[in-house]
Amino acid sequence: MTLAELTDGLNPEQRRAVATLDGPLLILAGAGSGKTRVLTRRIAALLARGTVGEGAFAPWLRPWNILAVTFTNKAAGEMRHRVEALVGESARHVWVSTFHSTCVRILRQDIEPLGWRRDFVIYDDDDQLRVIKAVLEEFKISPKELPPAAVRGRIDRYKNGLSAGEYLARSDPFPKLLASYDARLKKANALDFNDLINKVVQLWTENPAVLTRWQDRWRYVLVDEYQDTNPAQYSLLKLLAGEARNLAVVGDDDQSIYRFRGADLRNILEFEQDFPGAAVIKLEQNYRSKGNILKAASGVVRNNKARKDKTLRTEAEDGELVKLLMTEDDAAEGETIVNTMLRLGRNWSDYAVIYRTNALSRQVEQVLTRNRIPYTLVGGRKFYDRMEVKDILGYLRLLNNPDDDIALARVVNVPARGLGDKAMESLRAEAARHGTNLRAAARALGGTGGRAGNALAAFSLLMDRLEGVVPLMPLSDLVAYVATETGYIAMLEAEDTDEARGRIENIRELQRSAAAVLEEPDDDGNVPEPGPMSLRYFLDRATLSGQADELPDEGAGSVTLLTAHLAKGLEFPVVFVIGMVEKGFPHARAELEEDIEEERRLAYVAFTRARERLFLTSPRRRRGLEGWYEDAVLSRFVHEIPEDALSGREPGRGHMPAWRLGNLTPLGRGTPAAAPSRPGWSSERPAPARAPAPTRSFARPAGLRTLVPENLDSFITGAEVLHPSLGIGTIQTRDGTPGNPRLTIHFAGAGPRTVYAVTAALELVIRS
DNA sequence: GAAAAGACCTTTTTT
DNA sequence: AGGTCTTTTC
Repeated sequence: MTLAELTDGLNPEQRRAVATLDGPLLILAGAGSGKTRVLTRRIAALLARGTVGEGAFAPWLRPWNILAVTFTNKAAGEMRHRVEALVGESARHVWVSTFHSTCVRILRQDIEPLGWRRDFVIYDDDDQLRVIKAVLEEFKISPKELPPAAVRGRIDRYKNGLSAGEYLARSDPFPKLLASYDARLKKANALDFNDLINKVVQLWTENPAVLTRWQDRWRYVLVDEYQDTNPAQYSLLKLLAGEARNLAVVGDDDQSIYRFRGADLRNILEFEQDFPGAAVIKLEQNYRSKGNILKAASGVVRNNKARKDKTLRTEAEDGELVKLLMTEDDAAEGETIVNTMLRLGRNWSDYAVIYRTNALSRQVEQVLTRNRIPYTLVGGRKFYDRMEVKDILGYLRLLNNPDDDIALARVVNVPARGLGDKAMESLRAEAARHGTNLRAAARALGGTGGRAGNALAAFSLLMDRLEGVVPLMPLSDLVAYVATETGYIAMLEAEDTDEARGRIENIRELQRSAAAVLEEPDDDGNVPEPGPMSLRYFLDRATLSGQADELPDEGAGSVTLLTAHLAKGLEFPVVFVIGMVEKGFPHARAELEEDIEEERRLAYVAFTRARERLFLTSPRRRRGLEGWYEDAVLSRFVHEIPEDALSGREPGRGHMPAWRLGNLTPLGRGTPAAAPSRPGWSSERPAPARAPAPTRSFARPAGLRTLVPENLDSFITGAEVLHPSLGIGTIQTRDGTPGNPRLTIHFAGAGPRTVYAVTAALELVIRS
């Protein structure tokens, strides 16, 4: 294929991006500007230039000299696929992969100078937590005063190079915790996610000869989603690019949404300083969305300060206005969405529902289920995170690496083998005494007789037997063999519940994905042989697979539900963004100006997923932290949408209700103040159109007026309340703490009961 | 040692 | 409200 053919049908900027092959290049690609198209054609253009004849390549630009890095396996797979479709066979040798997989590949070959063995294992965040818990125990710090998740956050920040300015108090235990954490990983021959990147940087920095070898292999480097790179990834790219500087990065500063994970916007904003003489190309022509959608999204993101100036333009017509749908409460958002979908009457797969936090998916799911609308929930609990899958993988990990103490601790008593805390304690003591791993300790104690001794002997024998089988079996058979021989399947069968049957099914699914490993070539085109190699390859994949990798197939015929983060890079004809309220989107934890700007970029990403129609929903009130309703305030991002692109917003006001619950306090003593009568408020919410809400077992008396106070102080002695299942009652006593009052209530139907106001979902009855 | 009941914490986003 | 981890009970 010639360059002319490859740039056919592209606009001038795209053409330039495809044809600029040497030296540093920054492509600023706005949402929907044909970024992937440009990237794939650019790879094809490199291949074309390196081809000197049928299957013959110039020695300075062979297919395997090209590296393309993405953030998700899904994106990598798609790009590989598209390049292959474009140029055929020779694309197979181009290395298209994620940052993490690429680093695993490098380290599998070259990690030894750093003191790890080449068969190292990768610890995911769950493993991290287990290690941290052990560390905290070592230093006698209770997880209450120092939550393991907080330690993990700090370790991650440190490893991402973000904690340089962090104040270290003299008494701060963090350095010793980190040291112990790292020592434990090293002992288990393990690396965590951040190590994968950092160790490559360290390796290359300390061993220039190794770096030169990789620079020689990858002479042309392309990076997708460059705005999401963190400092470690930046260092890695800078090293790899070396003096040749054939580094092309594609990104959009307006779509940088991974600051919390260490992404540094400066990487893209300062690319030109970092690589002097870099060519910069802006792709500002949007081919995805109708005009009004673009107007809305641009209007929002324009309010950010930290951004490169740019304006997306489109030749598409304006289309329908972006529509704001106000609903009574968050439960009604789902109903409204479904009604709108039914009214539009399109294919289910045309619709996507996008939300800020995973928790919001639930209510939408409920309504979809009730209406028998097929949907696919992306993310949430990913497949490899499921307990039974992790258990079986735990056995496989232990077979792969006897030093993996975390894996042993996970599986040693699943199914139950009489090896509880006591046994684990002596196991750890034995291991510490001889400086061995738990696996060896189990073998040693297995000869000592006694209850635990016999159980350990049996476990050791089992593991020995499984180990012997590893080289003999194809991977999928091994998975099945492990699941059966360990008694895991029998344990689930004995449970005889739907849940257990589902778990068995998941293990079968794991087996199927293991079978696929044997058919699928890896990045270098090799199909792994049965035995330890394929096992390790399989475990790597299981650990590195992410949530974005399990997107629904196009033809699935179902509505897609996903977070704004997972939606990046995708597009749908009709998009609903739900929960457009302050403290929801933007999220409550976004306080700093930089945080808000990131939220704004996230909103921009969410909006620009839509091709034809964009709906925003916003509840007037929503459930607060403990089941309480609180007033919701329309998201500032909705206010930032230009008025001529939006319909549904009442001019002049937000959507604050005419009277606010907050005005009720302070209440007089004795009986609750009478609330202004106002139909359509909490008491007269229309019942759901179809099935009655299953949670409420008490039939609410018709015409009863209640309100949900935002303040627990409203529940005073003598007040009349409505409980969701116990009905109407009067508060007799109130004690407990001010923040967590305990009430005894005399219910008309159920008699006296004691409840905590925080959790009981009580409403105040209003008698006027 | 395992099942049942209870405290407790959670919710930001993820390779 | 709901799930997870911890404590209690058999």
